[in-house]
Amino acid sequence: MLHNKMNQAGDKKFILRLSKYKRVLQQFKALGMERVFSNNLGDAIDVTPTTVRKDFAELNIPGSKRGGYVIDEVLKRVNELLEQDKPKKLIVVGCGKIGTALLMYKGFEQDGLMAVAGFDIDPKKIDPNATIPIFPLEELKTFVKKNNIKVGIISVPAESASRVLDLMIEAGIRGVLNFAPVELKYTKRFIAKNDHTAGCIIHNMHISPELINLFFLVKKQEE
Amino acid sequence: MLHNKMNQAGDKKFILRLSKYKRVLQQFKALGMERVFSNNLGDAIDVTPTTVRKDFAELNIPGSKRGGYVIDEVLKRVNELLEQDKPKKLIVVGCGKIGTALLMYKGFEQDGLMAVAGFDIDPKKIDPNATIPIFPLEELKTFVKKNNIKVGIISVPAESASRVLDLMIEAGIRGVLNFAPVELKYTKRFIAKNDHTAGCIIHNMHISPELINLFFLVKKQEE
DNA sequence: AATATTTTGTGAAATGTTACACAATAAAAT
DNA sequence: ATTTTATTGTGTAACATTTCACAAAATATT
Ligand SMILES: NC(=O)c1ccc[n+]([C@@H]2O[C@H](COP(=O)([O-])OP(=O)(O)OC[C@H]3O[C@@H](n4cnc5c(N)ncnc54)[C@H](O)[C@@H]3O)[C@@H](O)[C@H]2O)c1
Ligand SMILES: NC(=O)c1ccc[n+]([C@@H]2O[C@H](COP(=O)([O-])OP(=O)(O)OC[C@H]3O[C@@H](n4cnc5c(N)ncnc54)[C@H](O)[C@@H]3O)[C@@H](O)[C@H]2O)c1
Repeated sequence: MLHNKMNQAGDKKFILRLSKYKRVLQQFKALGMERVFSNNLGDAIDVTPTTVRKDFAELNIPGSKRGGYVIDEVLKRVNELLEQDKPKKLIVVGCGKIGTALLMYKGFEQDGLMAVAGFDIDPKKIDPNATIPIFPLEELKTFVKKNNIKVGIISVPAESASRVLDLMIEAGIRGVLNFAPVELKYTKRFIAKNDHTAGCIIHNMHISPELINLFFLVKKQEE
Repeated sequence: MLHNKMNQAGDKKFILRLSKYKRVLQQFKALGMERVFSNNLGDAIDVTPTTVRKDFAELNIPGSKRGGYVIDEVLKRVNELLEQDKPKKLIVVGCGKIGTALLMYKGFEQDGLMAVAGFDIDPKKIDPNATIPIFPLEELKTFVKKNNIKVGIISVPAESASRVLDLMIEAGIRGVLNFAPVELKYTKRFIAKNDHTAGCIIHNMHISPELINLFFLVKKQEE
């Protein structure tokens, strides 16, 4: 289906761009547009037009030499690849400030995402009857297996993150977005005996380093 | 000071790694360690030992051939470069769910960061007497100039993001971390007449695309 | 119908990043 | 003292990604 781009890591950046194209194209479409040029799109997601064309070539999306790309065609192909049609169910472990913000985030829907449950160890946080229920951590495994959840967010304090990750993987989670300020990664340590567990992909979302980076760059630009 | 690494963009990834080294080294130090090896550090922040050594070479941090690197020396040099000593003051514009989580985030302190004020247009959010005060948006410019703030977070709805960015830049903000699901970027449009405004560096933190990416990778791994 | 213009599509070059491989050497062991 | 071992430091290679440059083709203009 996809050739060279799809290497070991699955080419994170490429997929990231696809989901950005998608969002922008939906907006363009809502504005009544039917076609786009690589430079419009490039401007919108901040890459060069060549990158856009290369990406589309990768996806076998044909453009016409002076009419650009048909938005619907691109969206169709992108959705196909991202399987954006079915809602992508995810859970949130650690329903504190940032966990709750994510759990309740209205914007997920537009991106085909759906937070279906939260988990916490603090009894005060538990609320199984809320629109998006919050369960005690003990029920994680059952819930994940029963509902066939594959992706989850970690928003617990740093010191619990690694332990929570183990639990999640054991429960069957295969993709994790981590907000705790530790570099989580998948290791096989805990599946010594019964190794039918597949790997788990972990992406770390670190906010402080991003800010520190900004301060650095700003400083540098000033000098 | 730094040579080749410091190209146009200031090498985002390199600086990102530095702030991760810092965090990990602080932890190691707290554990009583005095020295580290490139492979320990590499494991901790998930890069190869070679990358660590190359980074340290870049910073002129000497290691000893069998004793590794002295943690204090590394920290000193890293802090020097990041100017990590003085607290980095930032503001948050848009004090909704995610904005408030950030504004109140305790963890910033450990990273030398300090959220000093929030801004919002909703009168209900305003609270100038809180520990971390929230002011009406109109006061942004005065506050930023008076307190010499250079970095800010955008956590307003997507449709306001671009407008808010303009305001922030006009006020004097030079670095922005954007959580709204639009690809913000610096353009000169609004400084047509009076062009003493320096540029503004904008980093976009997009959560949905990261999750979509995870779903994609998980799916791909399963097949 | 002829010409000019715009935009795609892509090979090749440039750039940037990470990893390999190994000599140099400091520390430890014998 | 000598040998072994572990680890840094780095030139080079491998890989990945982005950009350049331009031919090809579709549309627009004259
Ligand atoms: N708040 C922010 O803006 C922000 C920014 C960057 C990073 N982070 C990181 O995100 C994480 C959460 O931050 P927060 O501000 O929401 O903290 P918080 O204290 O508000 O929330 C943490 C939640 O996790 C729960 N919890 C603790 N241990 C748990 C466990 N083992 N299993 C399940 N739940 C558990 C707690 O009961 C609490 O509800 C932290 O690691 C923090 O460093 C937060
Ligand atoms: N909540 C999440 O987990 C999450 C996740 C990803 C992205 N985001 C994005 O972050 C942004 C904020 O999300 P949220 O969930 O906190 O929304 P929210 O509605 O809770 O908060 C938005 C806040 O911005 C304020 N605001 C609106 N216009 C403003 C303006 N012009 N100037 C100043 N303040 C203004 C509102 O009064 C409100 O307090 C949105 O763009 C959202 O898409 C949120």
